[in-house]
Amino acid sequence: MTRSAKTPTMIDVAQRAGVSPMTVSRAFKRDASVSDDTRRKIHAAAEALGYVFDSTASNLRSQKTGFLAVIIPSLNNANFADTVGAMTTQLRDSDLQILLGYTDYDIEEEERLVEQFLRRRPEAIVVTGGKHTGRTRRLLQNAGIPVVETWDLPEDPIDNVVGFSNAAAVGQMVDHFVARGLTRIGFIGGDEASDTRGFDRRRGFVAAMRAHGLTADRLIAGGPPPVMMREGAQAMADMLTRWPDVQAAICVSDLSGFGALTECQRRGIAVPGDISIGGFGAYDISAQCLPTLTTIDAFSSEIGRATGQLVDELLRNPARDRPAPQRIMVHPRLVVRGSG
Amino acid sequence: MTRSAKTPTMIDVAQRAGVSPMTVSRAFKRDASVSDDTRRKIHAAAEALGYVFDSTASNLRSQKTGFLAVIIPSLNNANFADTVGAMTTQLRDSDLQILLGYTDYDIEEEERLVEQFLRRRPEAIVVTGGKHTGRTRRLLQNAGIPVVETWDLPEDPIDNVVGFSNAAAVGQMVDHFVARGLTRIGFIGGDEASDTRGFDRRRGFVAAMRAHGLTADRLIAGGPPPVMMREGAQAMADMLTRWPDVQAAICVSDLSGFGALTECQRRGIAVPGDISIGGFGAYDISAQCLPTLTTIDAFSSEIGRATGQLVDELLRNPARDRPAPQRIMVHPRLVVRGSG
DNA sequence: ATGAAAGCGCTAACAG
DNA sequence: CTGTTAGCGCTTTCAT
Repeated sequence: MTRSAKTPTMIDVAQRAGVSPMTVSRAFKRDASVSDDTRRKIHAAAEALGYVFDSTASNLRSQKTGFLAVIIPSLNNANFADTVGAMTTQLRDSDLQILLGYTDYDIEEEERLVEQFLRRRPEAIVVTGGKHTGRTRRLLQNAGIPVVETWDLPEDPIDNVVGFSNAAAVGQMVDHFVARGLTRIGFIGGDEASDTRGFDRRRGFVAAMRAHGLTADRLIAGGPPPVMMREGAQAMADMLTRWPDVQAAICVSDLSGFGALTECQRRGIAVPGDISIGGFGAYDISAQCLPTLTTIDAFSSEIGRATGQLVDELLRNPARDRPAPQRIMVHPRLVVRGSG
Repeated sequence: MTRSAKTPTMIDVAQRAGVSPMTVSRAFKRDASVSDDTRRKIHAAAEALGYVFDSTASNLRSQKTGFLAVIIPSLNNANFADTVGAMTTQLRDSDLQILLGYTDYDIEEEERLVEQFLRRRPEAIVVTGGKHTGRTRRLLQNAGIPVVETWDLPEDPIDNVVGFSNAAAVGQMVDHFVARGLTRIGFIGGDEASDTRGFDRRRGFVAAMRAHGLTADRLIAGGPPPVMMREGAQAMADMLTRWPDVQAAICVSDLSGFGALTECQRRGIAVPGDISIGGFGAYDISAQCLPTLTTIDAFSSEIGRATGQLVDELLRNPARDRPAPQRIMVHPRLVVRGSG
């Protein structure tokens, strides 16, 4: 093999198999019409040469990349991981590959990512949340591909939506605690600025409390997102200092909820005897800790599955005759457990 | 705009800016030599047309994709998320984009992913662990790009390695418990088959116990990976049934360790009074739970940072004169906390 | 600092 | 079922 320096191309495979490059191309597609015999011969030649199909050329010529761009706030978050996992599963038989990026809860970083990703010519793009920079909106609107906003219900969606109302979900939990006779209820969240879902949960808390005629001023801001276990513990400490009479704490996530729980335990405060605690997200830990944590299951996987299905359907139609933007609702469910 | 149907190309931008396409191309590169005035004019034209640079064409012509393929076992794992996060940070100023995939701890799935990813012509590829299918090894060896195996110290590396000995790390913890006078120590892990790092940790446990002249037969297999909180709790229940005299349990991860801890607490078994527990990975929860969990910090972030740096250095040199494969060691550290 | 020509490796479109 | 021709949108290379 004198030409061993260069990576082999379809032409090399074609020569070796004694067919035209076009036939080799067909042999590497699923549905294309090539005789079984020819296909075998071609694959043998490819294997012998160590040929690896070159998507970059295919992408350019066919104007299809097979990329689905997906942007989430954080890699290290079981909820978003579940969403992406379910999306992957749902898309297993389509030939889309996920191009995953994360923003660290920063919409400027989201803008950078969206711009980078669009250069790769994905066939659709999935973003988390409904709040974006103006430039991000413009880029997405003009991209000419399906866009899906998830984990939220934006008032003015860019295109499709698969989500739920974070505010309403927390409302369910307020109702639950109130039904149990608790009135002095606080909320533990992050700084409102960048984590819009966290902010919506806080809004929902305030709205629901007011609807019950209760004061909604027991609010602790635990710093920039993500508010994790440590921040939840610190926030609970602050809560107990400022409002020693608090009867229940609703936390922006199960992680902060668990932190709050441990802080109570360190102080000998009984949960749920002295204080009830609620979380958000149905993370593993909420089912495992002692006591188990009352939470809201937002059905992260269902969001991913529905998004995958929607994308798949949209891409079956040519861009011309795609249906009107969809708005798919997921319905979070309160899961009452040991913590109140 | 009569041609609004089509996505604008560099030619459109060039016409509008009154320059040649080549100049537009240069204006979109960082270092290229274009006069400030021309560059401004071109960017204005691009913005006006809604032009978005097309990487697919650039990739083909320049034979560079800017992709770094990264394969991890699971998205939903804080350790791997930290590694990827640190890698991203380290590579921020290079112009590499991570193409992330996960295998669900299945080396057959890894093979599928490697093959898919290589078609995208990444400039380097990072995999987790040192055990692969034969075909995966062959594909990686012939890919003609730098390969990095991480989170392990394979005996026969494919190319570069950034990792540590999982066995030796667990040995440290055995030594620690033995130094505290404990002798009846058990190990909680997963089924050995697919999670090779978990298997290595178990091997390390057995070897270290034997080195101390202790029996190493208190082994619980908690099912296929990942062994999470629930499985850890179940495994501890099994352990207590089969070996009620056990003095310490070393768990394959902090998640299973936390599960084991809660199981003890549900049964009124004092930790560390009656039984000591150790985890692995320095997950957030190990620092937050009550008691805090003794663990091993494998420095996930450092693995990512070092890998990113290595890839960056390797890609600076043309393929011809790259240095010999590197073997970079990370040194896990025992973190003694409240659980024993 | 800018331009002209050629072509990266594959596949759409058409032909047979 | 298989082949031919042309070209996707950029960038390499060589000029100027």
